Amino acid sequence: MVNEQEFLAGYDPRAYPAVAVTADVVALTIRDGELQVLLIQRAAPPFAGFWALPGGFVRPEEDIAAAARREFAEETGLGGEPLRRVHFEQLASYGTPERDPRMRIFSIAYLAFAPDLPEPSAGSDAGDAQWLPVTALSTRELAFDHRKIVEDGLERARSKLEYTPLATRFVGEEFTIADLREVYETVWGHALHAGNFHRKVLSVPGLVEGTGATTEHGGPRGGPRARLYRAGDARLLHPALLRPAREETVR
Amino acid sequence: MVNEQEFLAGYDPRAYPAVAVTADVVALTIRDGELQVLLIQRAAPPFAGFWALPGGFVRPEEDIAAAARREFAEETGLGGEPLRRVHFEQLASYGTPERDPRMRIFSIAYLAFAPDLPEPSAGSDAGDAQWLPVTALSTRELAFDHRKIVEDGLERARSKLEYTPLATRFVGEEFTIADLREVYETVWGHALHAGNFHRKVLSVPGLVEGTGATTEHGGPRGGPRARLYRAGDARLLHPALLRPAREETVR
DNA sequence: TAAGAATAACTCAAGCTGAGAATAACCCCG
DNA sequence: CGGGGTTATTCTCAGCTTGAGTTATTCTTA
Repeated sequence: MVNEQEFLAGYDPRAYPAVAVTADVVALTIRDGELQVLLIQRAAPPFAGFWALPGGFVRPEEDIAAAARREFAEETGLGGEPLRRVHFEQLASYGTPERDPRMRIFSIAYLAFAPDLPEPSAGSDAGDAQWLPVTALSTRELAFDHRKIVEDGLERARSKLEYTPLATRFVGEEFTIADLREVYETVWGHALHAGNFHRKVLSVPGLVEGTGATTEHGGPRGGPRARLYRAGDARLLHPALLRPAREETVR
Repeated sequence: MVNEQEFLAGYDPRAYPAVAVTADVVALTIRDGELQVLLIQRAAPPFAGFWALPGGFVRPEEDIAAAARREFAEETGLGGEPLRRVHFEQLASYGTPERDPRMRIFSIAYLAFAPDLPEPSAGSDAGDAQWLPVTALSTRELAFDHRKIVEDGLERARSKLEYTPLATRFVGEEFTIADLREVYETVWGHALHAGNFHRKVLSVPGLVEGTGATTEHGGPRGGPRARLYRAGDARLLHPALLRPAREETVR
Protein backbone atom coordinates (compact mmCIF):
# COMPACT_ATOMS: atom_id res chain seq x y z
CA MET A 1 0.00 0.00 0.00
CA VAL A 2 1.30 3.39 -1.01
CA ASN A 3 0.18 6.69 0.39
CA GLU A 4 -0.48 9.73 -1.72
CA GLN A 5 2.83 11.41 -1.13
CA GLU A 6 4.91 8.40 -2.13
CA PHE A 7 2.65 7.68 -5.04
CA LEU A 8 2.90 11.20 -6.41
CA ALA A 9 6.64 11.29 -5.88
CA GLY A 10 7.17 8.09 -7.80
CA TYR A 11 4.62 8.84 -10.45
CA ASP A 12 5.46 10.56 -13.68
CA PRO A 13 2.25 10.86 -15.65
CA ARG A 14 4.23 11.38 -18.83
CA ALA A 15 5.59 7.88 -18.46
CA TYR A 16 2.10 6.43 -18.70
CA PRO A 17 -0.03 6.06 -21.79
CA ALA A 18 -1.47 9.45 -22.60
CA VAL A 19 -4.89 10.39 -21.38
CA ALA A 20 -7.15 13.07 -22.77
CA VAL A 21 -10.09 15.04 -21.46
CA THR A 22 -13.08 16.07 -23.51
CA ALA A 23 -16.00 18.31 -22.74
CA ASP A 24 -19.27 16.92 -24.08
CA VAL A 25 -22.56 18.73 -24.05
CA VAL A 26 -26.09 17.49 -23.51
CA ALA A 27 -27.93 20.44 -25.03
CA LEU A 28 -31.67 20.43 -24.43
CA THR A 29 -34.30 22.64 -25.95
CA ILE A 30 -38.00 22.55 -26.59
CA ARG A 31 -39.01 22.65 -30.24
CA ASP A 32 -42.40 21.81 -31.67
CA GLY A 33 -43.66 21.04 -28.19
CA GLU A 34 -41.09 18.32 -27.69
CA LEU A 35 -37.96 18.07 -25.59
CA GLN A 36 -35.06 17.67 -28.00
CA VAL A 37 -31.36 16.97 -27.65
CA LEU A 38 -28.60 18.13 -29.97
CA LEU A 39 -26.69 15.35 -31.74
CA ILE A 40 -24.01 15.34 -34.38
CA GLN A 41 -23.14 12.58 -36.79
CA ARG A 42 -19.60 11.36 -36.54
CA ALA A 43 -17.59 11.43 -39.74
CA ALA A 44 -14.48 9.56 -38.61
CA PRO A 45 -13.88 6.33 -36.71
CA PRO A 46 -14.45 5.22 -34.10
CA PHE A 47 -18.23 5.09 -34.38
CA ALA A 48 -18.15 6.73 -37.83
CA GLY A 49 -21.71 7.39 -38.95
CA PHE A 50 -23.07 7.13 -35.42
CA TRP A 51 -24.74 10.03 -33.71
CA ALA A 52 -22.98 11.52 -30.73
CA LEU A 53 -23.06 14.44 -28.37
CA PRO A 54 -21.28 17.59 -29.48
CA GLY A 55 -17.95 17.87 -27.74
CA GLY A 56 -14.23 17.77 -28.10
CA PHE A 57 -10.91 18.01 -26.38
CA VAL A 58 -10.40 20.62 -23.73
CA ARG A 59 -7.57 22.81 -25.00
CA PRO A 60 -4.42 23.29 -22.94
CA GLU A 61 -5.21 26.71 -21.54
CA GLU A 62 -8.96 26.43 -21.69
CA ASP A 63 -11.35 26.05 -18.79
CA ILE A 64 -13.67 23.05 -18.98
CA ALA A 65 -16.83 25.14 -19.01
CA ALA A 66 -15.35 27.33 -21.73
CA ALA A 67 -14.64 24.26 -23.82
CA ALA A 68 -18.22 23.09 -23.43
CA ARG A 69 -19.52 26.50 -24.52
CA ARG A 70 -17.16 26.61 -27.44
CA GLU A 71 -18.19 23.19 -28.68
CA PHE A 72 -21.84 24.05 -28.34
CA ALA A 73 -21.37 27.35 -30.15
CA GLU A 74 -19.50 25.65 -32.99
CA GLU A 75 -22.26 23.12 -33.54
CA THR A 76 -25.16 25.52 -33.36
CA GLY A 77 -23.55 28.54 -34.95
CA LEU A 78 -24.85 30.47 -31.98
CA GLY A 79 -23.08 33.47 -30.56
CA GLY A 80 -23.58 36.79 -28.85
CA GLU A 81 -26.76 37.46 -26.94
CA PRO A 82 -28.59 34.22 -27.82
CA LEU A 83 -25.61 32.21 -26.59
CA ARG A 84 -25.53 34.16 -23.34
CA ARG A 85 -29.10 33.18 -22.65
CA VAL A 86 -28.13 29.50 -22.73
CA HIS A 87 -27.60 28.08 -19.28
CA PHE A 88 -24.65 25.72 -18.80
CA GLU A 89 -23.91 23.54 -15.81
CA GLN A 90 -21.62 20.64 -15.19
CA LEU A 91 -23.37 17.29 -15.30
CA ALA A 92 -20.89 14.54 -14.45
CA SER A 93 -17.70 12.88 -15.62
CA TYR A 94 -17.31 9.58 -17.38
CA GLY A 95 -14.07 7.69 -17.62
CA THR A 96 -14.30 3.93 -17.71
CA PRO A 97 -11.08 2.68 -19.32
CA GLU A 98 -12.77 1.14 -22.35
CA ARG A 99 -15.22 3.89 -23.19
CA ASP A 100 -13.14 5.09 -26.13
CA PRO A 101 -11.23 2.48 -28.16
CA ARG A 102 -8.45 4.91 -29.10
CA MET A 103 -7.08 5.80 -25.71
CA ARG A 104 -8.05 6.68 -22.19
CA ILE A 105 -10.45 9.56 -22.58
CA PHE A 106 -12.27 11.20 -19.72
CA SER A 107 -15.41 13.04 -20.65
CA ILE A 108 -16.66 15.88 -18.51
CA ALA A 109 -20.27 16.33 -19.53
CA TYR A 110 -22.15 19.61 -19.39
CA LEU A 111 -25.84 20.24 -19.54
CA ALA A 112 -27.10 23.18 -21.62
CA PHE A 113 -30.64 24.56 -21.53
CA ALA A 114 -31.78 26.81 -24.28
CA PRO A 115 -34.95 28.44 -25.51
CA ASP A 116 -36.21 27.29 -28.89
CA LEU A 117 -33.14 27.46 -31.13
CA PRO A 118 -32.80 27.48 -34.91
CA GLU A 119 -31.81 24.39 -36.84
CA PRO A 120 -28.18 23.74 -35.97
CA SER A 121 -27.14 23.69 -39.61
CA ALA A 122 -27.97 27.37 -39.88
CA GLY A 123 -24.73 29.20 -39.34
CA SER A 124 -22.83 26.03 -38.52
CA ASP A 125 -20.46 24.13 -40.71
CA ALA A 126 -21.79 20.90 -39.25
CA GLY A 127 -24.28 19.76 -41.82
CA ASP A 128 -24.75 16.59 -39.84
CA ALA A 129 -26.11 18.10 -36.70
CA GLN A 130 -29.72 17.87 -35.64
CA TRP A 131 -32.11 18.22 -32.78
CA LEU A 132 -33.64 14.85 -31.94
CA PRO A 133 -36.77 14.50 -29.81
CA VAL A 134 -35.78 12.58 -26.73
CA THR A 135 -38.70 10.25 -27.29
CA ALA A 136 -36.90 9.07 -30.44
CA LEU A 137 -33.67 8.27 -28.61
CA SER A 138 -34.62 4.66 -28.06
CA THR A 139 -34.56 4.01 -31.80
CA ARG A 140 -31.12 5.46 -32.33
CA GLU A 141 -27.78 4.01 -31.38
CA LEU A 142 -25.39 6.55 -29.93
CA ALA A 143 -21.60 6.53 -30.00
CA PHE A 144 -19.48 5.73 -26.94
CA ASP A 145 -21.40 5.90 -23.66
CA HIS A 146 -23.37 8.89 -24.84
CA ARG A 147 -26.73 7.25 -24.25
CA LYS A 148 -25.96 6.98 -20.58
CA ILE A 149 -24.79 10.59 -20.52
CA VAL A 150 -27.98 11.80 -22.18
CA GLU A 151 -30.10 9.81 -19.73
CA ASP A 152 -28.22 11.28 -16.79
CA GLY A 153 -28.73 14.72 -18.30
CA LEU A 154 -32.45 14.19 -18.74
CA GLU A 155 -32.88 13.04 -15.18
CA ARG A 156 -30.91 16.02 -13.95
CA ALA A 157 -33.06 18.37 -16.01
CA ARG A 158 -36.30 16.85 -14.74
CA SER A 159 -35.05 17.10 -11.21
CA LYS A 160 -33.77 20.68 -11.48
CA LEU A 161 -37.13 21.90 -12.71
CA GLU A 162 -38.44 21.01 -9.28
CA TYR A 163 -36.28 23.20 -7.13
CA THR A 164 -34.72 25.81 -9.43
CA PRO A 165 -36.14 28.35 -11.89
CA LEU A 166 -34.55 26.37 -14.72
CA ALA A 167 -37.80 26.23 -16.67
CA THR A 168 -37.52 29.94 -17.35
CA ARG A 169 -34.41 29.14 -19.39
CA PHE A 170 -36.47 27.23 -21.90
CA VAL A 171 -38.77 30.13 -22.70
CA GLY A 172 -38.12 33.58 -24.09
CA GLU A 173 -37.46 36.75 -22.16
CA GLU A 174 -41.20 37.24 -21.61
CA PHE A 175 -43.59 34.36 -21.27
CA THR A 176 -47.00 33.36 -20.04
CA ILE A 177 -47.78 30.94 -17.24
CA ALA A 178 -49.02 28.56 -19.90
CA ASP A 179 -45.65 28.74 -21.67
CA LEU A 180 -44.00 27.78 -18.44
CA ARG A 181 -46.48 25.00 -17.82
CA GLU A 182 -45.76 23.59 -21.25
CA VAL A 183 -42.07 23.41 -20.34
CA TYR A 184 -42.83 21.42 -17.22
CA GLU A 185 -45.25 19.15 -19.04
CA THR A 186 -42.81 18.54 -21.85
CA VAL A 187 -39.80 17.83 -19.68
CA TRP A 188 -41.68 15.77 -17.13
CA GLY A 189 -43.73 14.04 -19.77
CA HIS A 190 -47.21 14.41 -18.37
CA ALA A 191 -50.00 16.92 -18.04
CA LEU A 192 -50.34 19.22 -15.06
CA HIS A 193 -53.45 20.80 -13.58
CA ALA A 194 -53.53 24.28 -15.14
CA GLY A 195 -55.22 26.00 -12.22
CA ASN A 196 -53.01 24.51 -9.54
CA PHE A 197 -49.88 25.17 -11.59
CA HIS A 198 -50.88 28.78 -12.03
CA ARG A 199 -51.47 29.22 -8.32
CA LYS A 200 -48.21 27.56 -7.43
CA VAL A 201 -46.04 29.51 -9.86
CA LEU A 202 -47.37 32.81 -8.60
CA SER A 203 -47.00 31.81 -4.96
CA VAL A 204 -43.34 30.77 -5.07
CA PRO A 205 -41.32 33.88 -4.20
CA GLY A 206 -39.01 35.07 -6.94
CA LEU A 207 -39.94 32.56 -9.60
CA VAL A 208 -41.64 35.04 -11.94
CA GLU A 209 -42.50 38.72 -11.87
CA GLY A 210 -45.26 40.35 -13.85
CA THR A 211 -44.49 42.78 -16.64
CA GLY A 212 -47.91 44.38 -16.58
CA ALA A 213 -48.37 43.51 -20.24
CA THR A 214 -50.39 40.78 -21.87
CA THR A 215 -50.09 38.86 -25.10
CA GLU A 216 -51.26 40.66 -28.24
CA HIS A 217 -53.83 38.01 -29.03
CA GLY A 218 -55.47 35.11 -27.33
CA GLY A 219 -54.35 31.57 -28.08
CA PRO A 220 -54.60 30.21 -31.63
CA ARG A 221 -57.70 28.23 -30.69
CA GLY A 222 -59.30 30.86 -28.48
CA GLY A 223 -59.06 32.02 -24.93
CA PRO A 224 -58.32 35.40 -23.44
CA ARG A 225 -55.01 37.24 -23.67
CA ALA A 226 -52.57 35.97 -21.09
CA ARG A 227 -50.48 38.10 -18.77
CA LEU A 228 -46.77 38.21 -19.49
CA TYR A 229 -44.09 37.49 -16.94
CA ARG A 230 -40.33 37.47 -16.84
CA ALA A 231 -37.99 35.35 -14.71
CA GLY A 232 -37.66 36.48 -11.09
CA ASP A 233 -34.56 36.61 -8.96
CA ALA A 234 -34.95 33.31 -7.12
CA ARG A 235 -32.12 30.81 -7.42
CA LEU A 236 -33.95 28.13 -5.50
CA LEU A 237 -37.67 27.51 -5.41
CA HIS A 238 -39.13 27.32 -1.96
CA PRO A 239 -41.35 25.54 -1.51
CA ALA A 240 -40.30 23.41 -4.47
CA LEU A 241 -42.54 22.57 -7.39
CA LEU A 242 -42.52 18.83 -7.02
CA ARG A 243 -43.26 16.21 -9.61
CA PRO A 244 -46.16 13.95 -8.76
CA ALA A 245 -44.88 10.95 -6.80
CA ARG A 246 -43.43 8.25 -8.96
CA GLU A 247 -43.69 5.10 -6.90
CA GLU A 248 -41.56 3.13 -9.34
CA THR A 249 -38.58 5.45 -9.03
CA VAL A 250 -38.68 5.65 -5.28
CA ARG A 251 -37.51 2.14 -4.41
CA MET B 1 -14.37 27.70 -36.62
CA VAL B 2 -13.79 23.97 -36.73
CA ASN B 3 -16.36 21.27 -36.23
CA GLU B 4 -15.79 18.24 -34.07
CA GLN B 5 -14.88 15.86 -36.83
CA GLU B 6 -12.19 18.06 -38.31
CA PHE B 7 -10.97 18.95 -34.89
CA LEU B 8 -10.60 15.33 -33.85
CA ALA B 9 -8.97 14.36 -37.09
CA GLY B 10 -6.35 17.05 -36.86
CA TYR B 11 -5.82 16.67 -33.16
CA ASP B 12 -3.14 14.46 -31.70
CA PRO B 13 -3.44 14.73 -27.93
CA ARG B 14 0.07 13.40 -27.54
CA ALA B 15 1.35 16.49 -29.31
CA TYR B 16 -0.06 18.68 -26.58
CA PRO B 17 1.34 19.15 -23.10
CA ALA B 18 0.40 16.14 -21.02
CA VAL B 19 -2.66 16.26 -18.84
CA ALA B 20 -3.45 14.07 -15.89
CA VAL B 21 -6.58 13.07 -14.05
CA THR B 22 -6.86 12.55 -10.32
CA ALA B 23 -9.62 11.23 -8.13
CA ASP B 24 -9.99 13.20 -4.91
CA VAL B 25 -12.28 12.27 -2.07
CA VAL B 26 -14.35 14.40 0.26
CA ALA B 27 -14.88 11.83 3.00
CA LEU B 28 -17.40 12.84 5.65
CA THR B 29 -18.17 11.16 8.92
CA ILE B 30 -19.70 12.08 12.25
CA ARG B 31 -17.36 11.77 15.22
CA ASP B 32 -17.87 13.20 18.67
CA GLY B 33 -21.15 14.71 17.53
CA GLU B 34 -19.46 16.75 14.83
CA LEU B 35 -19.34 16.50 11.07
CA GLN B 36 -15.74 15.86 10.10
CA VAL B 37 -13.82 15.68 6.85
CA LEU B 38 -10.74 13.58 6.15
CA LEU B 39 -7.60 15.55 5.32
CA ILE B 40 -4.01 14.56 4.72
CA GLN B 41 -0.93 16.68 5.10
CA ARG B 42 1.12 17.02 1.96
CA ALA B 43 4.76 16.05 2.26
CA ALA B 44 6.03 17.25 -1.11
CA PRO B 45 5.66 20.43 -3.13
CA PRO B 46 3.51 21.96 -4.36
CA PHE B 47 1.70 22.99 -1.19
CA ALA B 48 4.09 20.96 0.99
CA GLY B 49 2.86 21.07 4.58
CA PHE B 50 -0.63 22.10 3.55
CA TRP B 51 -3.64 19.95 4.24
CA ALA B 52 -5.41 18.46 1.26
CA LEU B 53 -8.06 15.97 0.30
CA PRO B 54 -6.96 12.38 -0.06
CA GLY B 55 -6.60 11.50 -3.70
CA GLY B 56 -4.25 10.62 -6.47
CA PHE B 57 -3.86 9.80 -10.11
CA VAL B 58 -6.33 7.49 -11.74
CA ARG B 59 -4.30 4.53 -12.98
CA PRO B 60 -4.32 3.56 -16.64
CA GLU B 61 -6.74 0.64 -16.39
CA GLU B 62 -8.60 1.82 -13.35
CA ASP B 63 -12.13 3.14 -13.19
CA ILE B 64 -12.51 6.59 -11.62
CA ALA B 65 -14.75 5.36 -8.81
CA ALA B 66 -12.31 2.54 -8.11
CA ALA B 67 -9.49 5.04 -7.84
CA ALA B 68 -11.49 7.10 -5.36
CA ARG B 69 -12.21 4.02 -3.24
CA ARG B 70 -8.58 2.96 -3.39
CA GLU B 71 -7.31 6.34 -2.30
CA PHE B 72 -9.81 6.44 0.53
CA ALA B 73 -8.91 2.92 1.64
CA GLU B 74 -5.22 3.74 1.60
CA GLU B 75 -5.67 6.78 3.79
CA THR B 76 -7.99 5.22 6.31
CA GLY B 77 -6.56 1.73 6.36
CA LEU B 78 -10.12 0.56 5.91
CA GLY B 79 -11.02 -2.58 4.03
CA GLY B 80 -13.48 -5.42 3.83
CA GLU B 81 -16.92 -5.04 5.33
CA PRO B 82 -16.42 -1.59 6.90
CA LEU B 83 -15.28 -0.23 3.56
CA ARG B 84 -18.31 -1.71 1.85
CA ARG B 85 -20.58 0.20 4.18
CA VAL B 86 -19.07 3.48 2.96
CA HIS B 87 -21.20 5.16 0.33
CA PHE B 88 -19.37 6.76 -2.62
CA GLU B 89 -20.80 9.05 -5.24
CA GLN B 90 -19.30 11.35 -7.80
CA LEU B 91 -19.36 14.98 -6.75
CA ALA B 92 -18.00 17.12 -9.59
CA SER B 93 -14.88 17.77 -11.65
CA TYR B 94 -12.45 20.61 -11.36
CA GLY B 95 -10.01 21.59 -14.05
CA THR B 96 -9.14 25.26 -14.29
CA PRO B 97 -5.79 25.45 -16.07
CA GLU B 98 -3.89 26.96 -13.15
CA ARG B 99 -5.28 24.84 -10.33
CA ASP B 100 -2.09 22.79 -10.11
CA PRO B 101 1.22 24.56 -10.79
CA ARG B 102 2.90 21.42 -12.13
CA MET B 103 0.74 20.68 -15.12
CA ARG B 104 -2.83 20.52 -16.31
CA ILE B 105 -4.53 18.29 -13.79
CA PHE B 106 -8.22 17.52 -13.80
CA SER B 107 -9.66 16.42 -10.50
CA ILE B 108 -12.75 14.27 -10.40
CA ALA B 109 -14.05 14.60 -6.87
CA TYR B 110 -16.01 11.93 -5.03
CA LEU B 111 -18.07 12.20 -1.92
CA ALA B 112 -17.81 9.43 0.68
CA PHE B 113 -20.19 9.01 3.62
CA ALA B 114 -19.17 6.77 6.45
CA PRO B 115 -20.35 5.83 9.91
CA ASP B 116 -18.06 6.80 12.76
CA LEU B 117 -14.62 5.60 11.63
CA PRO B 118 -11.41 4.97 13.60
CA GLU B 119 -8.57 7.47 13.52
CA PRO B 120 -7.13 7.33 10.02
CA SER B 121 -3.63 6.66 11.30
CA ALA B 122 -4.77 3.29 12.60
CA GLY B 123 -3.85 0.81 9.92
CA SER B 124 -2.67 3.48 7.53
CA ASP B 125 0.85 4.47 6.73
CA ALA B 126 -0.26 8.08 6.52
CA GLY B 127 0.68 9.45 9.87
CA ASP B 128 -0.36 12.86 8.70
CA ALA B 129 -4.00 12.14 8.10
CA GLN B 130 -6.76 13.37 10.34
CA TRP B 131 -10.45 14.00 10.63
CA LEU B 132 -11.12 17.71 10.93
CA PRO B 133 -14.44 19.12 12.14
CA VAL B 134 -15.88 21.11 9.28
CA THR B 135 -16.46 23.98 11.68
CA ALA B 136 -12.67 24.28 11.94
CA LEU B 137 -12.14 24.48 8.18
CA SER B 138 -12.21 28.26 8.15
CA THR B 139 -9.05 28.38 10.21
CA ARG B 140 -7.08 26.10 7.95
CA GLU B 141 -5.67 26.77 4.54
CA LEU B 142 -6.13 23.91 2.10
CA ALA B 143 -4.00 23.01 -0.91
CA PHE B 144 -5.09 23.64 -4.50
CA ASP B 145 -8.81 24.38 -4.86
CA HIS B 146 -9.66 21.83 -2.22
CA ARG B 147 -11.57 24.30 -0.07
CA LYS B 148 -14.01 24.85 -2.89
CA ILE B 149 -14.31 21.10 -3.40
CA VAL B 150 -15.04 20.52 0.28
CA GLU B 151 -17.65 23.26 0.28
CA ASP B 152 -19.34 21.77 -2.76
CA GLY B 153 -19.29 18.40 -1.03
CA LEU B 154 -20.83 19.76 2.14
CA GLU B 155 -23.62 21.46 0.25
CA ARG B 156 -24.26 18.24 -1.67
CA ALA B 157 -24.38 16.25 1.55
CA ARG B 158 -26.80 18.68 3.20
CA SER B 159 -28.98 18.59 0.17
CA LYS B 160 -28.97 14.81 -0.25
CA LEU B 161 -30.13 14.32 3.31
CA GLU B 162 -33.36 15.94 2.23
CA TYR B 163 -34.44 13.58 -0.47
CA THR B 164 -32.41 10.39 -0.04
CA PRO B 165 -31.87 7.99 2.86
CA LEU B 166 -28.25 9.11 3.00
CA ALA B 167 -28.44 9.79 6.72
CA THR B 168 -28.67 6.06 7.37
CA ARG B 169 -25.14 5.81 5.98
CA PHE B 170 -23.78 7.82 8.86
CA VAL B 171 -25.13 5.50 11.53
CA GLY B 172 -24.53 1.83 12.26
CA GLU B 173 -26.53 -1.11 10.98
CA GLU B 174 -29.13 -0.59 13.72
CA PHE B 175 -30.00 2.81 15.08
CA THR B 176 -32.62 4.77 16.97
CA ILE B 177 -34.64 7.65 15.65
CA ALA B 178 -32.61 9.89 17.92
CA ASP B 179 -29.39 8.65 16.28
CA LEU B 180 -30.81 9.61 12.93
CA ARG B 181 -31.96 12.96 14.20
CA GLU B 182 -28.47 13.67 15.46
CA VAL B 183 -27.15 13.07 11.95
CA TYR B 184 -29.55 15.58 10.47
CA GLU B 185 -28.86 18.11 13.19
CA THR B 186 -25.11 17.73 12.82
CA VAL B 187 -25.02 17.96 9.04
CA TRP B 188 -27.56 20.75 8.80
CA GLY B 189 -26.14 22.56 11.76
CA HIS B 190 -29.26 23.26 13.75
CA ALA B 191 -31.67 21.59 16.11
CA LEU B 192 -34.82 19.85 14.94
CA HIS B 193 -38.10 19.30 16.75
CA ALA B 194 -37.78 15.78 18.17
CA GLY B 195 -41.47 14.93 18.02
CA ASN B 196 -42.02 16.13 14.48
CA PHE B 197 -38.84 14.45 13.28
CA HIS B 198 -39.97 11.19 14.79
CA ARG B 199 -43.36 11.39 13.13
CA LYS B 200 -41.84 12.31 9.79
CA VAL B 201 -39.21 9.58 9.71
CA LEU B 202 -41.79 6.91 10.45
CA SER B 203 -44.22 8.27 7.89
CA VAL B 204 -41.86 8.34 4.89
CA PRO B 205 -42.23 4.97 3.16
CA GLY B 206 -39.08 2.89 3.09
CA LEU B 207 -36.84 5.19 5.08
CA VAL B 208 -36.55 2.94 8.11
CA GLU B 209 -37.97 -0.39 9.19
CA GLY B 210 -38.34 -1.53 12.77
CA THR B 211 -36.30 -4.43 14.07
CA GLY B 212 -38.64 -5.15 16.97
CA ALA B 213 -35.76 -4.70 19.39
CA THR B 214 -34.90 -1.79 21.63
CA THR B 215 -31.68 -0.45 23.06
CA GLU B 216 -30.27 -2.31 26.06
CA HIS B 217 -30.47 0.71 28.28
CA GLY B 218 -32.03 4.13 28.28
CA GLY B 219 -29.96 7.16 27.40
CA PRO B 220 -26.94 8.06 29.52
CA ARG B 221 -28.89 10.78 31.25
CA GLY B 222 -32.18 8.94 31.55
CA GLY B 223 -35.14 8.25 29.36
CA PRO B 224 -36.74 5.02 28.24
CA ARG B 225 -35.14 2.45 25.98
CA ALA B 226 -35.51 3.47 22.34
CA ARG B 227 -36.76 1.22 19.55
CA LEU B 228 -34.16 0.12 17.04
CA TYR B 229 -34.52 0.50 13.31
CA ARG B 230 -32.52 -0.38 10.24
CA ALA B 231 -32.38 1.35 6.87
CA GLY B 232 -35.38 0.67 4.63
CA ASP B 233 -35.40 0.04 0.89
CA ALA B 234 -36.26 3.55 -0.29
CA ARG B 235 -33.83 5.21 -2.67
CA LEU B 236 -35.69 8.49 -2.67
CA LEU B 237 -37.65 10.01 0.16
CA HIS B 238 -41.14 10.99 -0.74
CA PRO B 239 -42.27 13.35 0.55
CA ALA B 240 -38.81 14.73 1.20
CA LEU B 241 -37.50 15.71 4.58
CA LEU B 242 -36.84 19.35 3.88
CA ARG B 243 -34.53 21.72 5.67
CA PRO B 244 -36.21 24.70 7.18
CA ALA B 245 -36.29 27.52 4.62
CA ARG B 246 -33.09 29.47 4.36
CA GLU B 247 -34.07 32.81 2.94
CA GLU B 248 -30.48 33.86 2.42
CA THR B 249 -29.70 30.94 0.13
CA VAL B 250 -32.81 31.27 -1.96
CA ARG B 251 -31.98 34.43 -3.90
C1' DT C 1 -37.29 7.58 46.41
C1' DA C 2 -37.31 11.99 43.89
C1' DA C 3 -35.72 14.71 40.08
C1' DG C 4 -34.36 15.02 35.54
C1' DA C 5 -34.19 13.27 30.77
C1' DA C 6 -35.64 11.17 26.71
C1' DT C 7 -38.99 8.28 23.74
C1' DA C 8 -43.18 8.15 21.71
C1' DA C 9 -47.80 9.69 20.94
C1' DC C 10 -51.26 13.33 20.61
C1' DT C 11 -53.41 17.96 19.67
C1' DC C 12 -54.26 21.89 16.97
C1' DA C 13 -53.79 25.63 13.90
C1' DA C 14 -51.78 27.04 9.53
C1' DG C 15 -50.27 26.15 5.08
C1' DC C 16 -50.10 23.50 0.86
C1' DT C 17 -51.99 20.17 -2.57
C1' DG C 18 -55.10 17.84 -5.79
C1' DA C 19 -59.47 17.98 -7.98
C1' DG C 20 -63.19 20.20 -9.73
C1' DA C 21 -65.77 24.13 -11.13
C1' DA C 22 -66.97 28.99 -12.21
C1' DT C 23 -66.10 33.24 -14.80
C1' DA C 24 -64.71 35.75 -18.50
C1' DA C 25 -62.09 36.77 -22.70
C1' DC C 26 -61.15 35.49 -27.26
C1' DC C 27 -60.73 32.55 -31.68
C1' DC C 28 -62.82 30.36 -35.60
C1' DC C 29 -66.57 28.84 -38.31
C1' DG C 30 -70.72 29.22 -40.34
C1' DC D 1 -72.56 38.79 -36.47
C1' DG D 2 -73.58 34.84 -33.18
C1' DG D 3 -72.50 30.49 -31.13
C1' DG D 4 -69.49 26.84 -29.84
C1' DG D 5 -65.19 25.66 -28.32
C1' DT D 6 -60.84 27.01 -25.99
C1' DT D 7 -58.05 29.03 -22.61
C1' DA D 8 -56.53 32.24 -18.64
C1' DT D 9 -57.47 33.14 -14.17
C1' DT D 10 -59.73 32.71 -9.81
C1' DC D 11 -62.41 29.99 -6.24
C1' DT D 12 -63.84 26.32 -3.32
C1' DC D 13 -63.10 22.50 -0.50
C1' DA D 14 -61.50 18.40 1.46
C1' DG D 15 -57.30 16.00 2.74
C1' DC D 16 -52.60 15.95 3.92
C1' DT D 17 -48.34 17.82 5.92
C1' DT D 18 -45.94 20.89 8.94
C1' DG D 19 -44.53 23.55 13.07
C1' DA D 20 -45.12 24.11 17.86
C1' DG D 21 -46.45 22.64 22.10
C1' DT D 22 -48.17 19.09 25.44
C1' DT D 23 -48.70 14.60 27.80
C1' DA D 24 -47.88 9.90 29.40
C1' DT D 25 -44.40 6.78 30.31
C1' DT D 26 -39.95 4.70 31.07
C1' DC D 27 -35.28 5.01 32.71
C1' DT D 28 -30.99 6.85 34.83
C1' DT D 29 -28.68 9.22 38.34
C1' DA D 30 -28.32 11.33 42.74
